[in-house]
Order: sequence, then structure tokens, then C-alpha cells
Amino acid sequence: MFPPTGNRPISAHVTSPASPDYLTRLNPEQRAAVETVDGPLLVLAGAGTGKTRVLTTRFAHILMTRRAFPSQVLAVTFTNKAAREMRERVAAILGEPAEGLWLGTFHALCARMLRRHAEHVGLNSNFTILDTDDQIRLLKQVMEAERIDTKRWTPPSLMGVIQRWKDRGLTPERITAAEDTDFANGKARALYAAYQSRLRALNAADFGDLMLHVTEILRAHPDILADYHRRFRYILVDEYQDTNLVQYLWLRLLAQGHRNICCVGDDDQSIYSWRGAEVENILRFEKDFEGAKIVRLESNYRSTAPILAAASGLIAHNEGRLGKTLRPGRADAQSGEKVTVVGLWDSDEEARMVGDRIEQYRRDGHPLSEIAILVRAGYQTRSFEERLIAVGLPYRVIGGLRFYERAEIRDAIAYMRATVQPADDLAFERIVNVPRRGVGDAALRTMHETSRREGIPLAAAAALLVQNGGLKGKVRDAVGGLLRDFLRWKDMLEKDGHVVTVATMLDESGYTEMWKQDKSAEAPGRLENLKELVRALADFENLTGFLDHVSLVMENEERDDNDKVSLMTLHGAKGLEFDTVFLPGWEEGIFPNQRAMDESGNAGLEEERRLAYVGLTRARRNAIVSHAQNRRIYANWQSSIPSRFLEEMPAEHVQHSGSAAMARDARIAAATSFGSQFPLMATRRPRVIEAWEQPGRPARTDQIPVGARVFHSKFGYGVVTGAEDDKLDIRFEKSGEKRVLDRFVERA
DNA sequence: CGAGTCCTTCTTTTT
DNA sequence: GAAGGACTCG
Repeated sequence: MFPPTGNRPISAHVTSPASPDYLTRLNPEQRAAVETVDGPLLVLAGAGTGKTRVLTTRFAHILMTRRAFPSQVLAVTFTNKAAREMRERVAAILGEPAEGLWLGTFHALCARMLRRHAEHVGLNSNFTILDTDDQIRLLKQVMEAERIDTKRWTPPSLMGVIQRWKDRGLTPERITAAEDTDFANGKARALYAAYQSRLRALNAADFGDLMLHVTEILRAHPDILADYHRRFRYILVDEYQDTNLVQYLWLRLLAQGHRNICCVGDDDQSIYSWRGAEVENILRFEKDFEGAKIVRLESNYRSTAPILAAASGLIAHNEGRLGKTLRPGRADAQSGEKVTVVGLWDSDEEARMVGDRIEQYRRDGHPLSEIAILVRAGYQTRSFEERLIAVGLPYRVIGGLRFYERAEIRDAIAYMRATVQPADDLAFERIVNVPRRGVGDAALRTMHETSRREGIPLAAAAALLVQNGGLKGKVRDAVGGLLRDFLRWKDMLEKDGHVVTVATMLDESGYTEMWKQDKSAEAPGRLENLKELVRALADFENLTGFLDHVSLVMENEERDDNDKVSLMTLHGAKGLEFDTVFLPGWEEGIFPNQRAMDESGNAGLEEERRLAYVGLTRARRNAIVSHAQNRRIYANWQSSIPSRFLEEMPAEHVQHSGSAAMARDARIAAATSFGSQFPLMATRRPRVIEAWEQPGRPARTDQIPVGARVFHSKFGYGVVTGAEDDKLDIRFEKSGEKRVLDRFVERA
């Protein structure tokens, strides 16, 4: 009934002066958030207070009241999941599929914008979007060219530095000497610049570039910015607390036009600071957008009263909150059960407990799709998977390897990239010897040398070497053949379209055959994925559109509506809800995560606490928190201490269950079994106690300085030549240079 | 050049 | 304890 796209006016038949149906279903706060349409608005929305509903209704309201056409609203989300959901719900309200909208993640929208203006940052509009793997490989090459010791200064750590700069909207030129950290003796900025110029040479952009480049373009080209100002009358932003500085700048630039910007967020759910997110963006909002109104959504319709009380009590331990109180809004909220805390002997027992309880729920007629197990880190899913398999409970893991990250998909895409973009060295390098063509390190090195000497792409260098006999015999034939194939496929792409071409490509290159020959268990699945890839191609007009989709949007979730338990990280669970939520692994060091606390101190701890808050508030009716006293990490068992978060939930809303009585004394048990060095105060001991830190061998408290003479029970005597964290580089008199953990040596 | 072996690291979270 | 990378040997 309403046009989904384009500039046709909306034939709104909202004629009645009475409130339209979609508004009357909102509570007064929500309604205020929807109807305060003009001017800047900040909506502080607690968990489960109908945030998405407000956003989508607001979107619809703008259209229904004819304030803008669908294409004149910019709606930004943080995740694809959120974007998809908003798209679906807007479509449902409109009664038609919503297409042609500027609705998507920050990155997807920026990719779209960058394709239009790529030339302003020295890219061609068909630029490639690199994934993390490509980024690291490229950066490593740059570092090696600059003769950086990549063992001492690893590419991923430099990538982190660069990414943080990009998160803050800093191009290499904008970085002052003072900003340059001491990474590789102050070479980070230069390496960043070199990396950026390599990206440009490859006609490629990494994830951070999408935001950075577009923001730079909007800053530098008032005409382009003005164009977007004309286009976007209204801006809607979801998960505002997770935006980083460059995203904030981007929004601010775009919102300068009409100033109709509505940001929805919850400072208590800010869990992405490690990615450069700045909660301060919420605080800046009022300053930057004068006259901004603020609406608070505090009625929670999701969870029972005890769950809300436990979550609220927990999050109250954080300082510097904007302050919101969640009120139970559900009619039956008061009838709910307390949050259950279960203490177990070890991680196996924890997995068993979760499995048993899920079986019980199932016997009681509880659908499995309404049960989730939320863990702190991806690796923790494994023990639960094993247990669920053992008891025959169907489950799905959400997150994990994405479609794009699978080797076969990346290979296939590299073939496409190498065909379409002869300058894409990374793609060429990836597949030049896949399947095996006898092109080894030596041949590749020759190509790299020629490429560098002649200042031409790798593929062009290869062509040259085939011609002038720089490559010989089998290698020459193989490379020559492949290069001819690239040209042929490129022709074919124009004549026969991308679907046929890609299918042919995978066939003729021998790539599919390679997997057919492969005897491993995964091979059939990989072939299936390749088929899926070709199938998916048909949904796109051209290869670029498809590649964008695959790298920015495509998710891993197999579409299946079967009744399954969901298994995912806490981060992955944001925005979702379930009747029953299991929250295992609440132990010091695991959750709160040790590294988060080591790296960010109290701020890190507070973010962990927010993560706990997010976890608890995913549950509608049952929240089962658990912790084990002993956990196997890598090969050895470690003794764990219950998470401080357990005590931070108000006791009156918590019930201890099962072997909880035992676990409640876990602190005492841990303390006594490890001797008097860990008194009861050990609750706050920041590090998990490791099993081999036996009594009688006290944890080392003094630092061993470089130059000290030390003794190691296995390697003997030696001299410390370097130190990093808890690892020491030692030159042993008999065993040579080794890197060992400091607790294994003592001063001689 | 490739297969096999040893060694290292991984365990934070995602677009 | 696994998986990926570096290194060695045939």
C-alpha cells in the first residue's frame, strides 16, 4: 500500500485526527520518543524497554506523516542483525518490503557512499574491501619491507594501533609526533602511511577505511556534504553508545543539515570500547546539538522483577552512569523466580548441569529455541557443544566463523578479485598456487622482486616473467595459463554475466576439482558452500554488489527454523532475548575477563560488568548463572574463584541451587587448599590460581631484572636478556636462548 | 617444491 | 590440545 522506494509521495490515508493505531500501542515515554520528530533527540533506552520498537515506529511515523520519503531517511545500526530486523519491521508496518532505503550498518552505508566518491581518496569505485586476514598479511609485508622485526613488533599489534587511529578519524597526516606511540621506536605513523599507500596501490580499503575515507571526503568536499544534507532529512541511530569517534564525526557532519537526528542508546550496554567505542559520545550529544531533547525509556517489558533487580543491583556497582532505573513493566513480572546461581566442582560438571537442566526444560514443554547459553568468549562454547551432542540436544552456534571467513569462500573470492582487479596482489598471491600449480616460494619471490623493481602489480610482473623467461618450465606454463584464464574470464564476465563466469572460473581453475579429490571430512561441506556462493551470486546485479554483501553483511546463520538451543558469546547476544538464559563461567579471570582488566583497569572491569548486565537482561523468565571451581585451560587444570559479579547481585533476588552450597564455600576451599598465602581475601585475587602454583612454591612477587643470573630446573643457569609481561628471554649456559615464564625460574 | 615435523600461540569481544 | 606457522629434509 505504501511505496517502498523512490520518490513517489506516500499515499498516506492516515486521515483520522485520532492517533493512528501504531502510536496507541506505545507507552507515554515511547510515544514521546516517536513523536518528538524534529530536532535532535537522544533516547536513553534501558534493556528491554522497546528500543527497536521505538526506532522502527519512529521511522514509520516519519513516513506516515509525510515528513520524508523512505529514501530521505538515514537509519544506521551497529550490526547486520539489527539492520535486518529494522528493515523487516519497517516493512511490516509499511505493508511492503522496504527497498532502496539508506538503512544499514555504519560500514555498509559507508561502503555505499565510498563507491560513489572513491576517486576523492585515490581509489577506483570498484575497490576491494579487505578482511582482517588480508589486512594483517599486507601490513606484515609493509613491515618487512621497512625491516621491522615482526617477532618483536607483531603485525596484529600494529594493526591495533592503526585501527585505533582510524577509529578516531585520524589519517596518517593528522597524527602528530606526540600521538605516535613508542611502537617500533616511533615508526608506527610511518608504517601506517606506508600501509595506506599500499592499500591505495591495490585499490583496496580495510574496514576502518570505509568510515575514515568517507568522513574525510565529507570534511573536504562541502558540495558532496551538501548533497547528502539535501538527501537525508532524518537520521536514526541505533546502539549509539557503541559508536566510535569517527562514526560520531560522520553522523555529526551528516546531521548538520536538518539537525533531525535521533540517537538511541544505553550507556549501561556499552560493550565495545575495545573497538574504539566512546560512551562519551552520549554525553557530547547535548553539547553538540543545542536544544537536544532527552527521553528515557525505563519500563522493561522483557524480564521478571527478580531478574531486573539482580541486573540493576549488579550494574549499580559501576560509577559514572547516566542513571536509569529499570522498572518492571510486565503484568506477571512479580511472579518470577529468583536468579539461580549454581556452583560446580569443575567445568565438565558445569556442562553436564546445563545439559541436564535443558533436558528438564524440554520435558516440561519448553521450546529449545527459547533457551540460550551465553559465554564470555568463543572458545567456551566447545564444552557445551560436546555435552549437547552427547545428550542429543540440537543446538546452533551463533557467531563463530562467518561465511566469508571460510577458506574456500575466500579462495573463490580471490579468484574473482584477481580476475576483475589485476592490481589486487593479495588475491593473486592467495590463489596463484591453489590448487597446486608448482608455484612455490622461489617463484613467488621472483615475482615480488620484479613487481617491486618495475613498480607494477604482481600479476603484471608474472606476465613479464613468463614472457622474458624469468620463469621456466612447469611454473612458467602454469602461471602463463592462469594469467590467460584471468583474461578469458574477464571477457566472459561481460558476455555471459557474473553467475556463469564464476561457476566456470571455479571449474576451469581446478578449484572445485581440488576439493573433490580431497578426502578430508570437511571437503563435502566446502563444496556445498561453494555451490551456495554461486547460488547467492544470482541475487546481485553485479560482482561488486555481491562482494560487498559477502564481506559486510553475509552471516553464517543457516536458515533453519528447527527448535534448537542457541549458543553464543555475550556480545553476540546483545539485542536478543530468550525465556531461559544460561550464564556459565562466572569466575574471576574468565568473567570478568583477566585481559580486559589488565589492559583497561577499572574501566575494563566496568565494561565486563556491563556485559554481565547485558547477559542477565537477555532472560525473560529464567537466568541460571554458574561457576566451576576447577577448569581445564589448555592442557592443565586451573582452580577458579567465583566471579565478584555473583556477590554484586543483591542476595534477596538470588537463589543458590544444586551443589551451590559447596560452591558458596569455594572461596574458603580455594583458600585452604592453596595454603595460607591465599587468605579469605582471595576473592579479590585478580588472577586465577594455576594448579601448578603449589603451596610451598609461593608466587613470585619480585621482578627479575634484565641481566640477572637465574636458575631453571630444566635448562639450568642463564642470564636474562629481555622481559615481556611474565615471560623472560634467557640465554642459558647449556641450552641456548629460550623464552620462559618467569615463575619457572629463580634468581641464582 | 612439498611433505613432514617442531614450535608457538591461542582465549575477549566484531564490522 | 589444536592449529597454524616456521623450519628441515627428501
